[in-house]
Amino acid sequence: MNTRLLRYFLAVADTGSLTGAARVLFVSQPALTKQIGRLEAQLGVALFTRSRTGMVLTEAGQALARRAPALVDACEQALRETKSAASRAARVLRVGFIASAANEATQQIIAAFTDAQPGWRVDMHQAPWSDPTAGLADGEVDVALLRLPFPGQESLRVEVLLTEPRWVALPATHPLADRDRVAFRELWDEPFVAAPAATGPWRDYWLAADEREGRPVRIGATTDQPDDWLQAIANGYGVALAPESAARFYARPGVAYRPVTGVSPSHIGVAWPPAGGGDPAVRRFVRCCLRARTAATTGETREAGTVDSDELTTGTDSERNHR
Amino acid sequence: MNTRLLRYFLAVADTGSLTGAARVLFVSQPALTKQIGRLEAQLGVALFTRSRTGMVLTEAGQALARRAPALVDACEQALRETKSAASRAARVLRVGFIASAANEATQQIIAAFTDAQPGWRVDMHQAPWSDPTAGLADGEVDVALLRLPFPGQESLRVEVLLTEPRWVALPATHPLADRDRVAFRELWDEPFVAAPAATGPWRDYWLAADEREGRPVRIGATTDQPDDWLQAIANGYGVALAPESAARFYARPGVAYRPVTGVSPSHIGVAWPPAGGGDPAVRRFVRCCLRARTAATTGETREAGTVDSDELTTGTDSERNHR
DNA sequence: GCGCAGACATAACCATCGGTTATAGAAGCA
DNA sequence: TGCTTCTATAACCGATGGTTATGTCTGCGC
Repeated sequence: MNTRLLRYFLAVADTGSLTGAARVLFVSQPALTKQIGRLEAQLGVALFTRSRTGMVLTEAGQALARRAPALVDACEQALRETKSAASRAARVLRVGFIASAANEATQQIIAAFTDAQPGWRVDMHQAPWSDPTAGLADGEVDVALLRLPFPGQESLRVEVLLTEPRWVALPATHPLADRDRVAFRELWDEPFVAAPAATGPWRDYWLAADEREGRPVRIGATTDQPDDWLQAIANGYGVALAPESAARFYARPGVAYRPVTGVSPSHIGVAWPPAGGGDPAVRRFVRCCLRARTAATTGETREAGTVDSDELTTGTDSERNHR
Repeated sequence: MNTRLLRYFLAVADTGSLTGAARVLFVSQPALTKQIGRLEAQLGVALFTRSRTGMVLTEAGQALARRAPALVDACEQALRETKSAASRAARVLRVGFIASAANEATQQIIAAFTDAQPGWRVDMHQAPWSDPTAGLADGEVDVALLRLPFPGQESLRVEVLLTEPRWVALPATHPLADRDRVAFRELWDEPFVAAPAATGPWRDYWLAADEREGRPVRIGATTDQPDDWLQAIANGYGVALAPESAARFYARPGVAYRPVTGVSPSHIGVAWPPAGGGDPAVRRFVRCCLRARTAATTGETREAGTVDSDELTTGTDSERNHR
């Protein structure tokens, strides 16, 4: 028995159609036909009754459909645990992150962790936009530095570390690129460079879909990683919201970053699986993150008065913050 | 993920050796080497450390070894339930049996069941010796008529239906074939026709290994089904213990059945999975079995006085019982 | 020290599996 | 009738899972 077959089966059961399930699974319809046929042959049982309108579960199929999700989950959970045990045995903490991780605090967090946990190594795994949990959801990493909110956030432990305003990234030639600040409503009709559709709420968040007062979004391009994203913007395919820190971490000729008013700020958090709380290394890493937060926050609060006007003048943030 | 791989992995983990596990799994050692390698590659994790002396689990391997048995079981359980749901939906009760099932009571049981459960059909599945649970253990049947004791009996519900003495089946040319009765110790040095080694305690029971006072068993042949068994005995490869009813159900030229003293009797029982108690059809079938038991027992008790001497004269039992 | 035995790894080969594209059938619908 | 939309089938291809034969390393007995 094979979990792939079970996932195929569940997809067909859910969509009620081979053709539809094939689309969801990114395989061809004949492949699904064959695999479902094989599964039925293996079991010696008809799982679906075929009709022109689609595939409908038999009673046996319903029995399997009740069991299969738990099975698939249990398998994946076991594989996660195995990988996790391997990295723990090798004294490696796997940290997933998106784009610039926790910005300037990242170095500090990692340094604090390696101090606190001698003999351990940190493996940083950068994730594409298409995985907003940076591999945490599927157990590829033990802990992650993420942009909030992200899909699946409810089933993980999360602590907010940093908050920063969302700016807009524009083609340097864009008329708004000369402005000191941009009101979000001025961007409503602009084409946007978006994350892949599969990321759902995360994509919507970076399109600020909730803050458009119902105006539809124009998608100019879809990209899955920072370099593609910068390229798309520089090419003029569209604009995009980005954390203010992108101006420092992703400065690039042809791309301008400007403050935006009228959109909520972005949060960076540290996230870890509920079960990971038992792992001393994970706990220690989280503690290092929280210590960095207090440090950064007090720092930022102190700077806030002087920065606020500064930042709005644009341009030299990166020098100031890299001092 | 594939349960075959998990089973392979567990076999290697248990035996601590590829070569040994390959023997157990009836595959070649290179096949196992490749599969274990594939599993490790899929996980991106070393599960074993190789050494001259064999394979020893890494910490990751230990983590997987803890999880895997439950996974494999859960998968098999799900498949069992699916098949069971299919047969229930088709109003078919799958009944496994060994050799002559419940002897003359079988017909009566089935008739009573189909009366009590109108619209239902009974599918009888004869099993080879190599599966003393007649497919019950792996969910191929819903209920089974079995010879007791059998391996795995503890995890099933069992009710004894019939008890009959064990006789011996001999080549017709065997010196003891002329005797009215045989003492078991006279058979100690005879070669025996045995069930496959994989059946363990069941095979031992039919060799009466416990009643040899430590004398080793000589195995003349191993067979897996009634016809082979009869053939082996007729060919003179050995003798074998058999239920008295075999004289009626498996009478054959060249094979003689004689009563044996000094071995415990054989029991026939009805067995069903604990979960099957919830299935009305299974419950009904069991009830029919129990009703047949009381009928048969009273009948036998009444006949006992007249039969006892009769049976010891051998030979015509089959006529008498088929009247 | 030498050869042997035992255990894992590798090579070469073959059938089946899991996928593809192209196409056939059947049934609803304008 | 013809179009669309399902599922099923055919023909093909690379990867998988198995085989046998062989290599390589190591420990052991002499």
